[in-house]
Amino acid sequence: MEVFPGQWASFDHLPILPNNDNNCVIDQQQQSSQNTQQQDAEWSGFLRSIEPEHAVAGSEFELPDCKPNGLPDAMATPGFRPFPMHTSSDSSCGFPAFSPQHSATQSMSPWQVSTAPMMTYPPTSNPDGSWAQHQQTHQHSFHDSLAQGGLCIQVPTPPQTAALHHRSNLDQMFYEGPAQAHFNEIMHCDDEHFEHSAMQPNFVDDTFGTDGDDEADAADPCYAQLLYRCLMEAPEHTLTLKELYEWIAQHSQKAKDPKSRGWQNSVRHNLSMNAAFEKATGNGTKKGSLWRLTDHAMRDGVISTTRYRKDPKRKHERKGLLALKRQISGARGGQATRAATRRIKDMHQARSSPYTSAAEHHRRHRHRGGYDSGFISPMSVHSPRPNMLSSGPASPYFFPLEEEYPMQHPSNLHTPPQLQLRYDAPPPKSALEKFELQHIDFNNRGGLFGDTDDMPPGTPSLATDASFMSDDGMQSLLSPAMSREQTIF
DNA sequence: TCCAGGATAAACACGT
DNA sequence: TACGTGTTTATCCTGG
Repeated sequence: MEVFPGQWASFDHLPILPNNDNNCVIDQQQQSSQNTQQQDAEWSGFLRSIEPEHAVAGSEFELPDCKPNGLPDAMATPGFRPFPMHTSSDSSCGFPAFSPQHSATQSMSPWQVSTAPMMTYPPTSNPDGSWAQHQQTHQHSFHDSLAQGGLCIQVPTPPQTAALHHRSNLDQMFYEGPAQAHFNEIMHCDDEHFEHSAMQPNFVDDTFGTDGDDEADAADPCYAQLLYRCLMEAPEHTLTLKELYEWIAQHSQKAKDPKSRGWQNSVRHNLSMNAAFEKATGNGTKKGSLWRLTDHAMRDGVISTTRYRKDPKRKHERKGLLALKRQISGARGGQATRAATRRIKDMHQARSSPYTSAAEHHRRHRHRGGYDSGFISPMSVHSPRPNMLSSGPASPYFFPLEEEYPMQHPSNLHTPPQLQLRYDAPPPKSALEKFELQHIDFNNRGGLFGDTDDMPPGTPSLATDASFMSDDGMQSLLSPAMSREQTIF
């Protein structure tokens, strides 16, 4: 496990400490010298991983802040947990200070433990939230801690880099569990750029925001990771969209140009498309604009937004008419975008080819198959030939009519008739209402799109991949071969 | 060269 | 009407 200065790191599997039933002295009669050497090597490696400068045989090393894994029940809430900050020089902090006095020839334990006040295990908390301290021998409590769950250690920040750090609420919180390691990965996703990375916790880089900082740009984490980190720090892992904007503007290079709104679009895109994030509703005035980290994400971290995953928990949101309308509108927007892009290409093509008009170019390509072989924009105003039908659907959203795409077609066989829709023109409002009333059975187990248990793999539907993820009935279809992307959650 | 991941642009509907 | 928000799709770029 790699750890970094200023970071809390959880060590669930620390090297074995010397036997200390009574004290911290190695019983040489019970342990072979080989074992001792192995322990020494393990501890040297461990120390080197958290403090290279002091991981030298014979040198003094003091573990700064450490605590047993496991928390008082009162603090055992998911996500961040309050944890008192201490300095390594504060002997009353309740954490053990280790002084490895290593000697290969020493018959006594290289690990001498002082007798400062120390927290018991399991730890208990005072009413004011502080950690209860008890006068106990270090070695007993510390060793028990190791036996029962390892330690969490704050790696010391070297003086030369300490100035680059400032303290935020992250320092007042402690996130524990498997996600901690992932969180650390996120925070330091690129080791090579760590020193200049905005992902470094509480990192303040004096080059931040300067022009031409290519290295910082290169280390700028992706939106999903930024959002993840932002929400991890947030109270209840929930923030408004505006707060997310502000945080990213502060902590990322992506919002270099405050006038540009493109990055905000990307933020919204990521929030919508990544299953690690969910809308938080029912929060009074902020309703509708709150975003929250899902439990899955808190536990397992965040993965690529391009996987277009959606948490099945959001299914209920998509069951509403509003969600359906949004989905349809989004699809139409996307398709219109595609048509617009093609028009632009057509224009360029027309300009470059004096003999071929854009319309003719489109007609030629329409019959050739391939990328834009058949799509007819749902928005007729965007389509050069709105009434021309194609040889095959380019989008799962749009299906040919039966006369052109008979039921014998393998895909059509599995497509419920009510889903064989096509927009040659934008459906009038009345048509949309009709569609909603007549074709959506919200009581069906399959959700919005009917009982999907009857729909075998590969069946096109009005739903996108993201919507598949929101559909219980489609969960069975989430094999790699059946979905464009696999859902990990 | 191909593919996956990430970023970005664009479009749309809805709400305020 | 303007703007913010949420959703979706397409495309470009980059690195493996």
